Amino acid sequence: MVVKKKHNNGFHGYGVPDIPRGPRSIRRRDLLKRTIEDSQICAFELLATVAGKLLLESEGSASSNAAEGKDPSSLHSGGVKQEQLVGAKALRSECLDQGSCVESVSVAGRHVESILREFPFAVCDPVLESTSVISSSYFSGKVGHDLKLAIPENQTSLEKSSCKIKGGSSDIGQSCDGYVDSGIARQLEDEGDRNYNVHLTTANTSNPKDEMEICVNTHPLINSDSSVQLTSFRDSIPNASFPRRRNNVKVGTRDDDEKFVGSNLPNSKIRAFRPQRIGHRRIRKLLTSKYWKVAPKLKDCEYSNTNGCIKRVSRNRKILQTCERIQREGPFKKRRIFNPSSALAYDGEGSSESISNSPEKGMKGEKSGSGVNKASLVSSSAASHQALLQSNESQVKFSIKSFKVRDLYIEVPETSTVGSLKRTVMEAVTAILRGGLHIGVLLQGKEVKDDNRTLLQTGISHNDYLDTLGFTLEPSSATASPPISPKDPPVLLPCETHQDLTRLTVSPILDTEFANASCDPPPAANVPNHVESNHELALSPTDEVTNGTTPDSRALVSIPPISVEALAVVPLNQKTRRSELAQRRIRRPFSVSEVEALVEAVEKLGTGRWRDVKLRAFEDADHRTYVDLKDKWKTLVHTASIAPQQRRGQPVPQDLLDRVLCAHSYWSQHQSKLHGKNHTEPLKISDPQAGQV
DNA sequence: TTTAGGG
DNA sequence: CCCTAAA
Repeated sequence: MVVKKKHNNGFHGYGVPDIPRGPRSIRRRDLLKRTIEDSQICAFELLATVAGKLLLESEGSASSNAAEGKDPSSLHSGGVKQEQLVGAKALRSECLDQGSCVESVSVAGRHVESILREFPFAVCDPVLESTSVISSSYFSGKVGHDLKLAIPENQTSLEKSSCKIKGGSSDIGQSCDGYVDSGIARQLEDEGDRNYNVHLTTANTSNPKDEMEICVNTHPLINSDSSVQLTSFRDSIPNASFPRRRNNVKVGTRDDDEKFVGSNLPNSKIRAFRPQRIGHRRIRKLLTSKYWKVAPKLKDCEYSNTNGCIKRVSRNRKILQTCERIQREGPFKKRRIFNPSSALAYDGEGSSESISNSPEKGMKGEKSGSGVNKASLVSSSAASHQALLQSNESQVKFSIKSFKVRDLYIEVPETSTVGSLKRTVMEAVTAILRGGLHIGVLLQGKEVKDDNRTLLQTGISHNDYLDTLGFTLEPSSATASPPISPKDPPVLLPCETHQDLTRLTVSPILDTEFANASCDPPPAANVPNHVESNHELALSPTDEVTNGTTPDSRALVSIPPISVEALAVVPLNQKTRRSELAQRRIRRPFSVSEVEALVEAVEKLGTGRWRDVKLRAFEDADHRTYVDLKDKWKTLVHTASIAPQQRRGQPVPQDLLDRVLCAHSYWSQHQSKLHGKNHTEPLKISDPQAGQV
């Protein structure tokens, strides 16, 4: 009974307050941020101006894009900006053609935006080129970003956590804010920025497995910079209204196979701005569907559904058919993390090696300002941090190294421009990432459905379970993404039918959670200590190395591939997926209190009524099944039978073991006898402790 | 679904 | 913890 009470208190996390971090700190930050922003804004504007000029100058530079794309490394060098600008310009021109550009942007602002927005393409270029054939080629896209976050174990809802994640790195965030403030990119804000960088490679290898992976760093966030933490704090703020803005940290992250070398964004500022707004609702919607189809949002376009493919026709010119599908592969991968510390950190810079490689001097150089910011931020963060510590003893940190979007099927007319292709890809990827991903939290292969549970309650904070912590990313379901601007053309849908397939792994709960579009942040994973995951998710050694974090990060998530299969009317391998999904449950050692409750229940109920035992003593502990209790009892009996020296694991009080033996022997003798009466006949053995109940 | 056991 | 045969 005692136990039961405990459970009531401890297992229902409903009452748990959200992150204690107070609004005050937030405000401070904002102030701080503002200051910083102000200083940075100038830089942005400058950049914008330059970009604008470049754009004007280069008009038929479509080709230039390509050139630029080829040598990603160039980006790093001082010349980066220009190249990017050029690329941006080219892109932009395309956009204009198609009418997809955002109109509401001021001139300067617009340039910037386009640059930022398109930036990712630059990265892609190399690939595209290699893939010269645009039409119907498969690309595997990889999106990488790192994000780390830590949340208090007692943090109440998982959902919230995810929201928090959204927050971008402090640097970025600031810059973003600044941007916003300037009023340049409102849309961005609206749309929500994404931090993702997209890398595309022509990947023949279709490893279904990799489709979408998230890697989580196991290492303690400690590594992360203070600046990061700061960010986290913000993010952690309960009201996650701002979450939408994200930062990108690094662009080309670790790609194992990719030819692609990670290219870094030239400077953090840019990144910050980078409007990742891709995710238009429409797109989102599309994405939502099983097949993640994405149609670039163009104003002038008309959409029609064609079996899973959406056609977009631009009046002005081109017809693009885009079918993008992402296949998700079944299972997810997980990772665990370790440090208990504080808030979530978005690791913008450090993590990617690419950055380190080409530390864009520009970035860093420009960063002078940012550096300052950081410092200030840091200090503030530290303060907050302490506060946090007080309120929460232990926090769980999650770090998602990166995730990959595995296959993307893009089909466009031969006459479409490279730029449009890029855009399409970018949008698709972006949409996937941000357009509505549902995040599921898996523990030992099981979904944690109760959002109100704390990490502690769920076991996520336990080191033992961390290894089995996983996140699942699914495209949000159509239902999930409700808000659609009137403008948005209706999109898609044939796919919805298939949703079931898509989400094998996903639990409904997740969907709902994310349905609130408010949170689109990437999933985070966390874990405290160790690393033993079996999932071979993608490791991004590079990033880690750069970060200085441990190299063993593993991918957290993988999304089941939907694409081709999904399209196929026939569900191919549910089994396969399922099997993939199935994971061993996390190991959750019984605590002494649990053991006590178990013993007590068994003393009263006997050993043949595990269901009753469960109901009696562990009704509130979802993770304890009657089978588990039975098994535990089995082990307890065994443990009690062996010499103390041979016992392993957390020691169980001898008195409990004694009770175990007594109850065991008692029920062994009586089980056959009193059946009907058993339930009413508690252990009568002369066990002083038994009487305590 | 729940038990009971082996793996 | 998992998996399963049996009930």
